[in-house]
Amino acid sequence: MRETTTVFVSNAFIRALALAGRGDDALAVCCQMSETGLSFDRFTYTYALKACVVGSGSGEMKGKEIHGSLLRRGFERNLHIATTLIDFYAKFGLVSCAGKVFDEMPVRNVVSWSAMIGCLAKNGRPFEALELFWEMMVGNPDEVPNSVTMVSVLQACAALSALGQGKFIHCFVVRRGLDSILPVNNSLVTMYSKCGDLEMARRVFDRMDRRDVVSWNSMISGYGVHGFAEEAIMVFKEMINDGRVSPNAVTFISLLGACSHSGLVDEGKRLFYSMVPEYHIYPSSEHYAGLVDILGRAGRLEEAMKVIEDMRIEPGSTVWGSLLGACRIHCNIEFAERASVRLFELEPTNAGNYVLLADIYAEAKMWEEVNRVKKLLEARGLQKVSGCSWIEVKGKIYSFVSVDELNPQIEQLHALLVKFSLEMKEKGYVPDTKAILYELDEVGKEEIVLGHSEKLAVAFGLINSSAGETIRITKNLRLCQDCHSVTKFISQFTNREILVRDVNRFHHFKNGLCSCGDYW
DNA sequence: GTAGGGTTAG
Repeated sequence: MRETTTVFVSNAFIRALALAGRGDDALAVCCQMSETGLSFDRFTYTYALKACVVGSGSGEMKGKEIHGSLLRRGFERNLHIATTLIDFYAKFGLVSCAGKVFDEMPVRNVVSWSAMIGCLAKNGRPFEALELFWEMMVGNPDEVPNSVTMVSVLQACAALSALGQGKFIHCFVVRRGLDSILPVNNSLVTMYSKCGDLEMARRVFDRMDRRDVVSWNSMISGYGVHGFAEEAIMVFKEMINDGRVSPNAVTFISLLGACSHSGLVDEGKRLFYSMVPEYHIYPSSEHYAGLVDILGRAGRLEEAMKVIEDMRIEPGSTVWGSLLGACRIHCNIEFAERASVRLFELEPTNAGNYVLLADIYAEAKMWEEVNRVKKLLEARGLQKVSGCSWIEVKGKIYSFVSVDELNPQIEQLHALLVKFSLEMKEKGYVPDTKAILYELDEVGKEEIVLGHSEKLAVAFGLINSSAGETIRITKNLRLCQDCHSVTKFISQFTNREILVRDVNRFHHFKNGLCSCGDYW
């Protein structure tokens, strides 16, 4: 056979295996090609890179080797290959490698731009994703963004809680006639719900002429994170009655999350135990984590532990993480230690677990243990993730870190917060400084909690918005106890609605109360 | 004769 024919056949084989999810087998065929002296062509490279993504283990290393090989043969400038490379690096979270390929491309089109925007959006760099989108729009009038581009851009807006930008993109989507495309609408539902506008999410959802399982799941999880478990379950029932789409594993993860945020213990248990008999969906570690979360938050730690012990699969880090989170709420040392032992084995570099355990010890005033955990954290070269909050004002994002000395408005924000603090103390408020894990006098600790990023963002929101406008804030961590009570007070004192999205859920503060019912 | 980017959860 001629070599071109042989390469063609091998390509087809590699492609088929990669498409079937058998990346390792596909790569084995690649190796055979090399051994028999057949050289890759431009098609082989794209299929081989795809195989690295769907393979089991060493895909990252194999892909880098493939990159080296195609580089030596001058294929990196090929549009399709470069785009595939960007996507390969994106899937392994190697943003700077993807960026390097993108920057060095001699020619780009809408697909390569979208691949890079998607890479940033999915790897925790939503701000840069939007920047790149605008660069594409402004600097490259010939490249018209399409529905795929819009999905990634909407994802970035959702991650940032950038409602203003999201609405702008929504208008753009309508003007371009992309509003009948299913994934675009699904992304709109998620964008509006993550930006805190649940009504608009529902409106988009209701107007969709076709819905797939992602549409339903998006709406269910939207209600769930906003603390409306009953509505989430109603949407689920609508989905079942409609009958055109079957629920999947994600549906139940969303439902269990919804029950957990609202404290619906019995309903959550009922849903969990209906999965296999009614829907033939076998619970994964994430589902067990959901159930453990529901029971744990409700203070039923023994029952949660029993669920873990009786699991039919090996409990993953999410399960132990749920238990540890519950131990923090209910200050249970014994189970916290059991969960930590497993978590430190399963994910030794997750700083959050060490911090949670230290918080639990601190709450119990077990300072020696607090120091022991802190030393462990340091010994492993890890750092506590620092708190960060942000707010969108007139389409621009303003972000704050705790005790934000570099912020130009810090004096003004601080003065406003001190004023609130004094008023609150007259009404019996005592600052909650338990979250501070190092020794400091009480005055110093109060100063620090008053400088928490979330409070700075609230103060900024109050100064830069008009009465009647809802203040929308996003935070990268769980809301601390003190910020929660202070925000409740501010909502009453200023007669303003404040919406805070923390890392897990939304809190609607109004008239001195929070929608989470102080249960989060 | 074969090619590239997309939505839900955690």
